[in-house]
Amino acid sequence: MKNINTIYSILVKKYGLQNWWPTTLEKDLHPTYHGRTLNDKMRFEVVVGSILTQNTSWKNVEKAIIALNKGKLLSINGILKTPQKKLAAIIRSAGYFNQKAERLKIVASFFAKNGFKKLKKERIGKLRELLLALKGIGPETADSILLYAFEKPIFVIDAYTKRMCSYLGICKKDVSYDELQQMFMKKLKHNVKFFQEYHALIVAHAKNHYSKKPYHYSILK
DNA sequence: CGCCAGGGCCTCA
DNA sequence: TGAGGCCATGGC
Repeated sequence: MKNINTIYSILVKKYGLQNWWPTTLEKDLHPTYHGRTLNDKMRFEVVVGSILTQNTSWKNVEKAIIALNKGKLLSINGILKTPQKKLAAIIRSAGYFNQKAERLKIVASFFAKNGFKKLKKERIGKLRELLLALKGIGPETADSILLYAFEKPIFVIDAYTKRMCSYLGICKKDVSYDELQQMFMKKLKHNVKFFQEYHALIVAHAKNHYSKKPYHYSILK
């Protein structure tokens, strides 16, 4: 059985760097961004994406983000000033639009009150607590925001990660989020870019090899 | 037609 | 604390 460092090497060799967030934003919205420094507008766009992509394909999310941008609403104030009903209509393609419109409102007011600059100085544990306290932000969304928007070294677990690990016999099928996260973080070097890429690679691999049962992660066995 | 997507909340044991 | 229902569009 391969360990999780080896699995990373195999995946990156096969799929290459993913440069996930803000991928779409880089291409369509931020032509000058080259993966170096995020400004607060980009950070907020990552937050929006993390909400919209909950249990939803990224394709559908992209449409919603582009629609928001087209309406000049892809910002904290843009979200705040837009009636929730109207917001829901704009993000329709992302599904669960009523829930997600409410969630966008909630995170927007949170970041309006607590600026990114101030929040970025918080320790990671404290910041994670603050995010988890928001309605609509669970562990995966919180960790995605921490890793991709705040660039904090935390490993994101998702359904794919869990399925892959249990399939490979690395963890139990009913392993908890925190348990699996601890396992990754205990065995991996704590590095933001590395964590960002690893999570994205798991998703990339799952998309190609893991849409339907029976699962075959053959290259990883 | 059914199944799934870069989840999380609520309810009920 | 965990299982199950619910939210909803779009791709295949």
